[in-house]
Amino acid sequence: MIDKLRRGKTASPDVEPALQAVPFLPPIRPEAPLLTDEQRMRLAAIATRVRVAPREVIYREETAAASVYIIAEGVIKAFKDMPSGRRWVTAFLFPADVFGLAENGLYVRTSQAITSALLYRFDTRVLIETLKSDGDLQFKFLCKVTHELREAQRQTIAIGRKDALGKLAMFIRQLQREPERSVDIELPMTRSDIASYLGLSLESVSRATRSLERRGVVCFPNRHMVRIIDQAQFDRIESTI
Amino acid sequence: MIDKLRRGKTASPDVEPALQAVPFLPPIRPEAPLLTDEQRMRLAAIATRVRVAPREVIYREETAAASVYIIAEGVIKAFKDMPSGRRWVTAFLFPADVFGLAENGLYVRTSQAITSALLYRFDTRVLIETLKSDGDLQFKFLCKVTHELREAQRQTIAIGRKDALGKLAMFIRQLQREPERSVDIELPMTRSDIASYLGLSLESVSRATRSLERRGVVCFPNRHMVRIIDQAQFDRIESTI
DNA sequence: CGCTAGATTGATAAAGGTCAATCATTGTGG
DNA sequence: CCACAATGATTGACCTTTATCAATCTAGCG
Repeated sequence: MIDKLRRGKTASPDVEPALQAVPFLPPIRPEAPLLTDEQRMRLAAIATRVRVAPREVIYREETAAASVYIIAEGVIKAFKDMPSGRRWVTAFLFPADVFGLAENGLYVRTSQAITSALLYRFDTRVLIETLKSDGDLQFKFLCKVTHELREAQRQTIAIGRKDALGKLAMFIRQLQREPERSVDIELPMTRSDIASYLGLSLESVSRATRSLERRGVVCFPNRHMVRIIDQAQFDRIESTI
Repeated sequence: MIDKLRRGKTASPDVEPALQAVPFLPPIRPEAPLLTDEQRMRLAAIATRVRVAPREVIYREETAAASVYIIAEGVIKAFKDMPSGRRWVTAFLFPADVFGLAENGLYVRTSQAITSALLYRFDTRVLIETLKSDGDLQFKFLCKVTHELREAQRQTIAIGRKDALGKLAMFIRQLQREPERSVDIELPMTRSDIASYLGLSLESVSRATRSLERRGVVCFPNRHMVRIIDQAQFDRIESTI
């Protein structure tokens, strides 16, 4: 059984839905997965496994929300198109993340697959009833959504910074956390996606990546992979705010 | 019984805890409060009412998290002090908002009263057990936290803008939503708080407020009150992004 | 092999940050 | 009751940074 799914990596095909979150209170065993095997099976019983292709739109904003999703494999982006034509990427979603939580029966953002992805799809009403009838399971969801709330607020801090270099470093750092601070980090999204996520122009993201590269802080084996060369300098740029 | 507490206004002294959120699915009666009277009483039974003075710190970041709070009256700010000495205000909290949800047993931010406030304080462990044993009540909390997650993502959009005028307009608009789009909006926080919330310098906030005033979009009867004069122009500034 | 979406680079201009001085408001103590 | 202190807000001058516009380059892919 795989406890922690690797971000963006392929999971074993028989894995049940997982949720990743830091709980309210310290767990007895820190490495324990959020969901128990029994809870995963209960969720699996009411879920449909859906495979989506890269670029495939899972749902569009302002449409009727019938389903909630948990990611098993792959990376999804959630975005909102503004009246001006500008696109706002509000989140990148990874394995063990939940998405599709509606507001008044309507989806708030459009969600689209970046890589090929495997999703667990839940009928919203069925999921709600299941959660209401199982306080422990629902509590896991509560932890998960709270976790995402904190992540959203951390993102806000990254976006509120004005220096492009620091924004980018903070973004890379957010992707670096799983698994435990490896030096190689996948960037499945395009530079343009990163720009609309960080509130920068595409050109600024490009200049910031080159700048980090020229300073010897990181290198890019290819466009969708970044390797941290000088962690100390990286940390200094990221935390100087 | 007061269903929707007015933001920042004084509530009747006998009101039970309330939660304000837009649910996942459209409610049968749209005006219904999130919590039933019975649920409020159940929460009241395990809560302590606490009165805090303006500027009083309710808890500090990185300290052990013993309690969760729901606001009955008043306005609270949550912030994080950065190593550089810069202060980051991550949220302003109003009546019917929850705060103090810990991460691994530690508070993530410092929370401080802006106005005098009345809080319902819950022992975290007791609240968790209560929620686990009452699926419907817990679901209300899940809706609430999800609601706050969406709000945080909306805030992110406001902060990602680069024009100070638009940021400020979006901020005022967020405060305007309750009660239903009145022209008079209270700004209990200082300009400096607004600046650290929006990722602007204090001077930029000041220039933006004066600019809105000079254009005849709004006026400030006093420093903690803004009145919208030209809603159409206001909306145009706020939504031009 | 050329096409195309994505990425890089350069020049220019607009916008907000920073520093510094001043003004306003509130609250306190004589 | 008034004066003064302290905090908060405003305004101006200058400077740094990023957006924008435009041209060019690169990597996949049919």
